[in-house]
Amino acid sequence: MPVQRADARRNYARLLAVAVEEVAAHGADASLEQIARIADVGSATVRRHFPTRHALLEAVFRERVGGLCDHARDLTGRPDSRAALLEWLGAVTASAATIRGLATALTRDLTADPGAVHEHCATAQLTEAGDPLVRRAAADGALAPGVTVTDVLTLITGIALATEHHPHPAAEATRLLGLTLAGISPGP
Amino acid sequence: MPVQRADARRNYARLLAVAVEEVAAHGADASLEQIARIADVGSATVRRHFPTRHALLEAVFRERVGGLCDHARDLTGRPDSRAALLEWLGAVTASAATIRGLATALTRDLTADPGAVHEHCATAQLTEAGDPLVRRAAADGALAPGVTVTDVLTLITGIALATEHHPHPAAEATRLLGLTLAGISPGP
DNA sequence: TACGATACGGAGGACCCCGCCACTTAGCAA
DNA sequence: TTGCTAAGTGGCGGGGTCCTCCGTATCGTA
Repeated sequence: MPVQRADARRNYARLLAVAVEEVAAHGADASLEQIARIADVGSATVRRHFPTRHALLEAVFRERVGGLCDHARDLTGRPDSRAALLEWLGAVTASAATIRGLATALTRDLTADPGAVHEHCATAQLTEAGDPLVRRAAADGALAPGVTVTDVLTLITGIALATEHHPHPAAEATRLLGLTLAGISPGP
Repeated sequence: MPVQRADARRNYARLLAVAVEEVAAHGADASLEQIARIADVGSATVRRHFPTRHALLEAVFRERVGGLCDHARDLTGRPDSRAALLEWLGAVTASAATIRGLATALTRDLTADPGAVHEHCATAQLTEAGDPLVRRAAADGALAPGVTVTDVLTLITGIALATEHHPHPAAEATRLLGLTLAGISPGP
């Protein structure tokens, strides 16, 4: 396809900026109509740039997710593989618990049928970026056997979802992450 | 207030039966309008019996939640407090992961402002019923220090939410519960 | 400048939640 | 049995969202 027209690019940028604010304010089910209104754009234009709500969320969180991925890559060199992993998981948890809608968006694409999941979807990116950290920690015996990146990401999004309406989501989520890491009932 | 009129009771029963099916089919955000239509009742009648969506979910899950509470009470006598707790947590997880909308309903009232939370809301019931099990296990040293009933319930609902769209929710949720209990990275 | 493809916005349909209000009907009392 | 009364009901209208279609304005180029 040929390059996008200038006005289209302009509108996209405006929409994305508005979407970021609206999602921050109202979470994953912010009104698309409202976003169109604020951006002073027809509602059809929103749908044109973001065919699904999920596509919009994906775009909204792209930067943040990218940041988390970079963080993971920065950590792969660390000597202490366990500490590196824990730091990353802490960062992911803090983001998921703080940024409204992010956890919802992540669960939604953990759910989507595997065929439709694109390489560049948020979960796929996080999975790919976090995989080395997890593997290395596992190899060093710092992880329970059988635990995958997907497992830890699922648990983290779960924690974020369950603490979404807590007075202090980030603090609570971090505490629960700690419990999950250490084990609630480590056994005999 | 005087006793409910007979037709009101009839309508309530019909509505509840329909609601159970609709929620099972469409999850926590089944259409109230649709429920009214199927029950052959005006939409205002639905709202009269269930002022909020949450009230309806509460009613829909009452039996199930009651069952889980009974289960907890049955287990309090068990000699092995850890095994008792684990059995109960397994049961709660299975229910939360299997019954559509239940996990959502539970998070919603973990969230609600404490003033509005009634004694008989689902979370409160589960908390109360599970508390003895948790305390006993904690006293026997079978639980990490500082873990409360609320913590385990929050983690379980989180797991249920995050696995809601998985091909085999119950199996996956149970597996993740296992990881959470044992600890993902039990440390040195 | 003129043209064709691209992108736009608004209208309209379908659905939903919600509050209001006039009407029906169950249940009590005479 | 017959009224009476208030609890209970249903439908309508308003406001909101999502989504699709189609005529039109705009951009980029020939």
